[in-house]
Amino acid sequence: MPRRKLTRDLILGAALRLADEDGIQAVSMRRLGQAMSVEAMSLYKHVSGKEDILDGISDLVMLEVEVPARDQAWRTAVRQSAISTHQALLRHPWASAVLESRRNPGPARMRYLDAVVSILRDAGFSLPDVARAFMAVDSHVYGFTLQVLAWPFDLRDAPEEAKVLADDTFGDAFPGLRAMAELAVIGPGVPVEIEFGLDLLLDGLERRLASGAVD
Amino acid sequence: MPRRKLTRDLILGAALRLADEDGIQAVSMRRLGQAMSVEAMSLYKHVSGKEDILDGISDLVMLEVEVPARDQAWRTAVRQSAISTHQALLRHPWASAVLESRRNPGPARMRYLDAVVSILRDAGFSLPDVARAFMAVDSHVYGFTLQVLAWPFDLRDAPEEAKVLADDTFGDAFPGLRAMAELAVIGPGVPVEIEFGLDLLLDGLERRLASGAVD
DNA sequence: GACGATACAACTACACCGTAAGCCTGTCAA
DNA sequence: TTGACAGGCTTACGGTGTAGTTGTATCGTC
Repeated sequence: MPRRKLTRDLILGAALRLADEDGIQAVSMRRLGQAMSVEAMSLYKHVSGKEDILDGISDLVMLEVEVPARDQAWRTAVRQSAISTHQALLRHPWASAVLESRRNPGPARMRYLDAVVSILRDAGFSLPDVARAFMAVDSHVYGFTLQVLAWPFDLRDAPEEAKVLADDTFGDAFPGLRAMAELAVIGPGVPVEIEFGLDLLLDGLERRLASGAVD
Repeated sequence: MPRRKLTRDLILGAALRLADEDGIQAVSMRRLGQAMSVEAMSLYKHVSGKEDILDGISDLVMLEVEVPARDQAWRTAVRQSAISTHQALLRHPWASAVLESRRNPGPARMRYLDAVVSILRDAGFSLPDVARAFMAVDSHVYGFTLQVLAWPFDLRDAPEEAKVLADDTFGDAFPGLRAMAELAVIGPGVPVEIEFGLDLLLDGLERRLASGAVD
């Protein structure tokens, strides 16, 4: 029987799979150990604790977002990487919440942050504006993704069922909301894509850059 | 000794206080019971479980945001209530994370949602655009607040200490990031306010409304 | 005032959680 | 062959949410 069954990478890989398949609440030391045919406490030889694991798998997700090349136009670069982040977060529905609760960005996230910041600097944004722009775009990506994931209507359900759900939820007390819910559910799908708000932000940033605003 | 020590409202109030004072992780049935001089299981007569409590205190927070009057200009109304939401979330640092993970909005949130939706409808936005606008603004508020709360640098620390922290965190590997961190920490405070991204979004929405874009 | 109904708090118990401390054993260098 | 040690195992502790059951204070009725 081979001795080295465990590695930090193996553990993180298994944890990521577990989170994707059974949800983040399934990632417990015991269950993770079980998935690797090992006792829970054995994991502690390779990992400092559960926090470490959460940090690790979060960064694995961030590893999936494309880091923009430095010579790209800033608008394309920011737009592209924002969308890429959004998609990575959608692939791992647990990740947005975990990432936002983590205080220390891992190496993959740092690499990404640094790339975007550099591109914005090169484009001529002031340092404060880089901070603002980044914060605004990132807020939109995380907030939007979280909201999409928390959306109470499962779009894969039958439209009929969904209409009833909207009715039940909003009743007659909130007519505006009900109309919106029905639109979102019954129509050709949610007409809300992340690009909408993202482009509003990028438009604004572009105008700000052109107008040469200073702080 | 009076018998009715417990009420749903009393429980939610105590839970809210507990969350504010000792953090959301302190809100456990046992500890909450202890705070009310009652056994944990007694709470279940008035509350269906912990989920119910989290839903309840989240909605208490939403109760704090000002609901815009229907006759206000849409831009003022949206801007005002977004900022008000942001401030309410800052007063209860645990709330953003909890709210975003909750699937069923409570009555207070519904009331707020409905008010904003109605105002946007009245202003002439199409139904899909209302959905998009709302999603964009809300995403920004939640995402921004979450990021501010997760900001690793405690701004109340001494600037000197903070500079060292920034150095340690980013080293020489991420020069752009370090510059940003130092700016954020050492300068006259973070130059990033929620109004920046918010106004970019509102500008964009205003132009979209003026141009009479249709779907 | 007495009594039965009812509401509600307490208790016990179960299955989980993260992890500290110590043990045991397979592996490998000397 | 021996000894060190890396690394997986065991046990234990204090926590979690909550199902099920038991005890009791209060109230409506007579």
